[in-house]
Amino acid sequence: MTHQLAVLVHTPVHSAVAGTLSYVSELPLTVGSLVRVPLGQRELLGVVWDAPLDSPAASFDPQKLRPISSALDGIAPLSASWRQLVTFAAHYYQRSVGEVALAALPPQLRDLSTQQWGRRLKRHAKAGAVGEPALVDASELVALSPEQTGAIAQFNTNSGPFLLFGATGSGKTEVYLQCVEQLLVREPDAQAMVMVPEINLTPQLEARFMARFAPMYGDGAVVSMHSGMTPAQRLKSWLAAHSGAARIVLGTRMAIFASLPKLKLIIVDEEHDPSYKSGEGARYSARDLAVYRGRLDGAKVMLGSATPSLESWHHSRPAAEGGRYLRLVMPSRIGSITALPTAQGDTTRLVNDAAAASAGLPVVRRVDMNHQPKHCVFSPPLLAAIMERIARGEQSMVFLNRRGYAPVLHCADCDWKSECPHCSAYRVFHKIDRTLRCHHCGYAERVPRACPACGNPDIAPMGRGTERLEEHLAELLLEVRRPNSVSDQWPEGEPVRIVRIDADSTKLKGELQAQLARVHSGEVDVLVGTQMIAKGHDFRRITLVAAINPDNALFSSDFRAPERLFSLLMQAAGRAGRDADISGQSEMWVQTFHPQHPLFEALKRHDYPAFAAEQLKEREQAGMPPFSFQALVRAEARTQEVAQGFLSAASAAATRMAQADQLLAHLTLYPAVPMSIQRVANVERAQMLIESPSRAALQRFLAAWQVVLHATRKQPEGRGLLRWAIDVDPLAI
DNA sequence: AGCACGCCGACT
DNA sequence: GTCGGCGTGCTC
Repeated sequence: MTHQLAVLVHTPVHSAVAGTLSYVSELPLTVGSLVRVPLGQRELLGVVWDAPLDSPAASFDPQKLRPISSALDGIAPLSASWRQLVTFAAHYYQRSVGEVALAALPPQLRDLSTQQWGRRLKRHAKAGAVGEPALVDASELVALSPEQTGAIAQFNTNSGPFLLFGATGSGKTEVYLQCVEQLLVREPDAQAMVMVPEINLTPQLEARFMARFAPMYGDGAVVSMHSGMTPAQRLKSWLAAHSGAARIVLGTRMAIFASLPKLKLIIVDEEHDPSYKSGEGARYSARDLAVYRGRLDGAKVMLGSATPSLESWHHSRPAAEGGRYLRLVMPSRIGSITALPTAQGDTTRLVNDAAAASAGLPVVRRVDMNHQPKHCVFSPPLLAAIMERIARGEQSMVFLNRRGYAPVLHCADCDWKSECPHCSAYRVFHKIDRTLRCHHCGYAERVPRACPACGNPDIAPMGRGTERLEEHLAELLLEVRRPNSVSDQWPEGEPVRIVRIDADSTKLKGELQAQLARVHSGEVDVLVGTQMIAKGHDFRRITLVAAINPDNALFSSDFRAPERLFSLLMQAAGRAGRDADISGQSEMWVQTFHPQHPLFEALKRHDYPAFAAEQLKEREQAGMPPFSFQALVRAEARTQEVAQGFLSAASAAATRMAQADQLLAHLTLYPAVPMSIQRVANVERAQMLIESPSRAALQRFLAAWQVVLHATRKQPEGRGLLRWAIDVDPLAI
């Protein structure tokens, strides 16, 4: 008796083999089983699916069906809810189900041959069953703040989703730990997932969860999932989660697709972080999928941030106004002199410096650069403040969101600039290795001795990046000496020590940890860096944080730029003085030509709610997210004409679709335009925005239009097109 | 997406 | 004479 199976393999949306493929098998196989199947000359990993998806499968001659090669036994079938998650994500982000499903599985599962898999199974069986959970009472008493206690109590008595709105240092991680702990104690087989935006942040989170839970549940109870792991590690973690042996899964956005049969809690830390949005393949938002998955699996979802995304903030407005998330508020830093009253709506406003200091938050100082010496990088008062910190044996952090020495090299004689020959961007001058490097395509050359255009030897850097900032600061502090008795460890009377941390200084493995260790040990007086240092890492001794030049984002064409800037500055401010005994005196400095800008006004008061309210008002008036829904179609070709022509043709064809009137009634299709960086690595890029006040209308349109886009590619207008892709809910426009 | 087959330029 | 460019077509 042979059984016919619908099998999902890794194939793109419109490649004649989209949807499921049909195979035959001697044995009946449960839906969700993993199999290996022949496809053409290859053998691929596949997942047995419920029913044939809408595909040409129906028309395929049943006599020609090939048998599956093998089934991966010893591995439980993927659950219905996992399959539903994958199906939803594929539809929502306009990709094929096969692509999303197979990309969600660990790569080694795809690569291992049947024999290798068999060997691995045997090895694993021999390793034997995991021991019983030790009955250790590890519930060491952690003193919780009243705010933490309140948040946990609300979490326990409501179903969520929750938005944990907690200031940096208010103890969000402890809340996560408590919620996870209570869940695991209450339900002996429940699993929890905790997501962080970046790989860099997983080690410290892992350490914290290991310390708390390994004594109770064993080392194997906590696993990580991120792209920095080896294929073997990834497979191991995935299997542990899939079998239920792992109780806690920590990971980056990819973890949202992990198979966790007993998932009961999903925590998304720093939920506003753009890293949760995938930039390739299915451009999914792991944060948004977390909310969907929570509903699907009956798991509670908690999003946490000190500066939530405006989307999540809007969703957490009072239920009476239509909010769907429950907002949990923790405005004060742990160990601050007085905790602020919580709850009662948005009572998180700090009216003055005294209030900020009492909540343990740094005082924000704006330096009006209009009243400072022309072209100075460090205003005299900021420099004085840094020197004061050095004299006191405290650390400062200087923050500039631009790496390299100078963003462009310039010839004053002929106006030559260091343009990248392959991109519409300037190559950045890196003094350290004397190169001009394009940050978009990676093209690098030695710095020319003279202007390549006119021979003038006097070419000069324009603007500044972290390298130059570090150099400049070193010159300014040349005469300064470290005070006596800073610490026993580091000699007195020595020159000031500056360390720079950015993507360039931490390229080598382990270098970031090493440099952070130098800061923690007190060896370093001033830390210079990009946004890398603003995120996550705890610096206990820093009492001054300075943003050198944050004004660019105030007037960006990207409507989300202010949101990102505010979040970044709040996070940077959060680096200052996390130790309770010094937090009262710590300061956040902002150098700006627009000190009265509402963004900085709100920052000064640590008043995210006020900032969010104003931004949301603007967005509502302009009909922008979260009051509308967007999708972007991007096209790449050798020439801008082809890229734009393809989009224009597809746009025109949309009006000729069946039910066009109905679909287009609630939509705005904007004209195709070049992307802000028009050319990268000699490829011209264009994009087109589609907007609708209705998410459902946008979805219906995209599903129908996708067919048109594929057809357009076959038309003369699609000639020469290299790639195109739909980005639903894009973050950058 | 892979991977084949297939037809035109610069190298051993 | 071959190696190799990427255009077109097929995969249950």
